[in-house]
Amino acid sequence: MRPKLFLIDGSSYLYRAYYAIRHLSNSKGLPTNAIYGFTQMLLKVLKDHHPDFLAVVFDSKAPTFRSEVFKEYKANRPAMPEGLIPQIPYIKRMVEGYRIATLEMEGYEADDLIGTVAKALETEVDVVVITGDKDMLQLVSDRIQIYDTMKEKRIGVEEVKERYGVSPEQMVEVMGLAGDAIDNIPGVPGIGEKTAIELIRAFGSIDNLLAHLDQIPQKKLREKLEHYGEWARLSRTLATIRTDVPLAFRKEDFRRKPPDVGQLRELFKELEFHKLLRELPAVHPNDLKNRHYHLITSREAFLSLLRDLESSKCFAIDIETTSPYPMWAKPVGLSLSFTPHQAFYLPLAHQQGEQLPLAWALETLKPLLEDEEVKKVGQNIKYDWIVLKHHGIELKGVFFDTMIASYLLNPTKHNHNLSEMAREYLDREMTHYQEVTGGKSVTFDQVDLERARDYSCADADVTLQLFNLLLPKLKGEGLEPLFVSVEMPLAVVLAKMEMNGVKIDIDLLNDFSKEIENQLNAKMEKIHRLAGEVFNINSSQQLGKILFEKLKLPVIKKTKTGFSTDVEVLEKLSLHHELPLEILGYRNLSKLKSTYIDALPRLIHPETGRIHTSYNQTVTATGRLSSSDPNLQNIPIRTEEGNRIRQAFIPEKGCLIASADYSQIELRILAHLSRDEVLMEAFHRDEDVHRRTASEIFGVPMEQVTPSMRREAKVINFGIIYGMSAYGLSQQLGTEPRVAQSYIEEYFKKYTGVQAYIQKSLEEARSKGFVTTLLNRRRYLPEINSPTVVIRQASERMAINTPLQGTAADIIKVAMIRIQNRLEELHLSTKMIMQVHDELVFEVPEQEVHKALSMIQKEMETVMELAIPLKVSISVGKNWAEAH
DNA sequence: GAGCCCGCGTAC
DNA sequence: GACGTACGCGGGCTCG
Repeated sequence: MRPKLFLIDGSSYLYRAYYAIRHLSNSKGLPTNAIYGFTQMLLKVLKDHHPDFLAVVFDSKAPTFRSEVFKEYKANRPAMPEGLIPQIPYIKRMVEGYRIATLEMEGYEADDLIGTVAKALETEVDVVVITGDKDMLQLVSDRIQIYDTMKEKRIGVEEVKERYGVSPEQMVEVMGLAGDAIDNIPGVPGIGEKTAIELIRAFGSIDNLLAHLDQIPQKKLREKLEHYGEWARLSRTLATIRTDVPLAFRKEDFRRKPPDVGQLRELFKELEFHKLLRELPAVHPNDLKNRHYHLITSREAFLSLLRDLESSKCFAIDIETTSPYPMWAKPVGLSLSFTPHQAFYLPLAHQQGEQLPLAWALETLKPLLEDEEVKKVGQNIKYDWIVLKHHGIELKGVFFDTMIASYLLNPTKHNHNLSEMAREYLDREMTHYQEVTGGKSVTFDQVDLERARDYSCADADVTLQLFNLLLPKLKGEGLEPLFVSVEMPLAVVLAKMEMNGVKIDIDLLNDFSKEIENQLNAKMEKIHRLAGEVFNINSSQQLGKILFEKLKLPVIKKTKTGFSTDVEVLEKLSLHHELPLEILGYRNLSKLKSTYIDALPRLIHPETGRIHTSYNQTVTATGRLSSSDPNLQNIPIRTEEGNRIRQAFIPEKGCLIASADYSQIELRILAHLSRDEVLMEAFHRDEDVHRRTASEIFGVPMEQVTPSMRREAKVINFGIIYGMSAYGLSQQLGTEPRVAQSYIEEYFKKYTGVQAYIQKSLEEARSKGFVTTLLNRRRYLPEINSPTVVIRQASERMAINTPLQGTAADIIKVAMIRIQNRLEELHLSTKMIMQVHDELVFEVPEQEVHKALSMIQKEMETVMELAIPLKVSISVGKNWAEAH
C-alpha cells in the first residue's frame, strides 16, 4: 500500500461550505457557517480516509498570471459575499490548529499549486484532490484521483472517459473550445460542451482540429472555428492547470501531525462550537501516546533536524543545565520544538549515554541560533540567552517569551512558570524538575537520557503550544505593542546587563566586615549586661520577653505573634530605658553585615571577578523590574555605613562609574497624566517641586518656605503618589489625623487637576476592573468594588499608585533599550550595569565619558514626548558612592 | 535538614 | 486597619 496524500482545494470549499450551511453566528455577531462547514468537511476527510499526508491549498489574494494573459479572466465573478470575508482568518486558524499544512502563493491559484504538488509527488504517493471544481479533472492519472466530498465519489481515469468520452489530458482541449462561463473563459462562441467533446474525440486536440478544418462538413461550425481559432488556443492556456509553479516543498512538509488541542479549544470557545469543543479531547493532553519526543544522538538525525528547524522559521528552545544561575550554568542538553506535541532532545554533557560531542554540536547549531530570520520562542529566554552567550553563541531572533506574555496578561499572578501555565491553558500536568533529578544534590547531567528527553521535550513542546495560545491573547488585550516593542527587546538588554555585572572591591568589604564585627561584639556585651542575661538579640521573640516581661517596659503595639519590637517601638521605649537604643544600633549594623557586607563577596563570579545580579521582568504588580541574587536595588544610601558599602561598587581599571537618574519622575508623570496646571507650571519652570507644594498649601511665597515646611510638603507629595489617607499621612508627619486631613484638603484645593485625575482613575478602575499605564500595561484590581472598606481602600490606593509607578517603569525600560542600541551603534565600550527603578548605572571608559554621558542624558530625557519635560541628572565618580 | 512564614529593614 | 512596589536576613515553626 502506497501512502496517501490528500490535497484540499480550500478556496473552492470556502464557498461550498458558506452556501451549504444555513446562517450561523456566535454571540458577538461573527458569522460562522463557513467555518463550521469547512471544519466538518475536514474532520470527515480525516475520519474516513486517514491520509498520511495532507495540505489545504488557497488561492492567491493578488491577481494571478491568468489575468495578465487575459484581463477579462474571472472578470464577471461576483465579489466575495460579505458574510464570508471575516470567516477566512478563522478557517486558516482552524486548519493551523489541526496542524495541517497550508499552501498559498502570490500570483497562483490553488489549482496550480495542487497541480504542481500532485504531479511532483505522484511517483511516491497516491494523490487525492478534494475539490468541487471540474477544471481539476485534467490532473487525473493512474495515481491522481479527484474526490468530491459532497457527492462522496472518486473520479479516476476510467470515470473521466466514461463521463466525457475523452482522456483527462484532453479535458483542457474540450474547455478550450467550450469555454467556462464561471471563470469567464471565452472558448469558441456557439460551441458548447457537447460539440467540443465530439470534436476532440474526432480530432484529439485543438491544434489538430484547426489544421484539418476542411474535414468539417457543417459550414457554420467551420466558419466559427476559422474565426475563433486563436480564442480556443488562449482559452486552453487559461484552463490549463500549471504543474511547474516555483514552489519549494518536500513530501515531509505535509505529513499528518497531531492536532494542537489547546489552540483548537480556544478557537472553538470563541466561535461557540460547543459540539466540536466536546469532541475535542479525543486526544487527551496528558496522554503520552499523543507525544512524539525524540532523542537525537546521531549526526545524521541532528543534521536532518537542523534542516527542519531552518525551514520551520520559528521554534521553541529550552536548555538544560547544571545551575539555576545562568552565569554559573553549564549546558547539559537542549530541546527544540517546531510542531506541537513533537520535540527533540539533544543530550550534550550527560555523564552517561551515547551523545554528540558538546563543542561540535554547539558549533553546528551556532548559525541557526544566530540567524535573525529564524524566530526563537522560549520560557524565560533571558536565561537561555545568557547560557548560550557564555558559551560563545549570541542568540538572535528572540521573538517570544511565554513567561513575559503571561506576565503582561496578568502581572499580579504569583507564578509564571511552565507548570502553572500548562495547567491553566493546556489542562496538562507537567513533571517537576525535582522529580526528574530525584533530589536537590543531583544535577541534570546525572539524569539518564530517556528521562531527560521526556522532561526537556515537554518543556519545549509546552512552550511552543503556549506561544500559539498566548500571542492571540496579547493581541486581543492590546498588549502586543508593549510586548513587541518594549518587553521582548528589554529581555535581551537585561541579559547583556546581567552579563556585564559590576565589579566589587572585596578587600574594602572584608575590612569593613571585621570592623563591624568588632563593633557588634562590643554592643552585644553591653546589651547582655543591660538585659542582665545572655540572649539572642536577633530573635524578636526573645527580645520581646526581655523588654516587656523582664524589664516591664510599656507595650506600644503587638504583632500577630507577640510583641512588636520595630524601630518605632524601640524609639519610644528609649525614653524609658537605655537598652532599646543599643538594640537599634546593634540591629542596624547586624543588618548591614549579614545582608550586604558579608553577602556580596560570596556572589562574585570566579571567571569575571564581578557580581551578576538577576533582573526579574515578571515579578512586580506595576511593571517595575526587581533584582535578586543579590538585590542591587536596596543597597543602603542614606547612612554613613551605606555610603561605605556603595564605595565597594567600583569600575574596571581605566573606567569610571556614572549614575543617571530621573528627577521626580513619578510627580512629573502625575503632572502629565492629570494635566494639572500648577504642577505642570512647576516642572516647566524647573522649580523645586516640594518647595512649590509647600508654598501652595501653607499659602506663603516660595522664598518664605522654611525647611520644615518643605519637609512636610515632600511627605505630602509622596503621599499623593501612594494614594494616601489622612491617617497614613498623620503617622508619617507625626501629627494629628485632623491636621493631616486639613493639609490634604488644602492640597486638592490648589491642585484641582490632580484631584479630578484621581477621581477619574478611580471611576475607570471601578467600571473596568483594571488600571493601565501610558504604554497600556494593565493591572487588574478585582477588589476595587469590595463591600469591605479596608479591602476596597487598599485597591483604591493601588489604582492611584500603579499608573504612576508603572508609567515610570515604562519610560525607563524604553530608555534602556534605546541606550543599549545607541551604545552598540556608536561602538562605545560603555556598559550599562545596574537599574534602580529611576536610576541607571554605567561603567564608562575615561576617554568615553563625555560622548557616552551626553548620549545617555539625551536618550533618557527625550524618550517620550510628555506634557512636561523629563529631567535627568548625571554624575560620575570612582565608585557608586561618589557617582551620586 | 528542607521549606515556609514572620518580623524586620533596606531601596525607589 | 490605616502609604505604593520590591528582596532577603535570622529566628522559629512544621514536616518527614
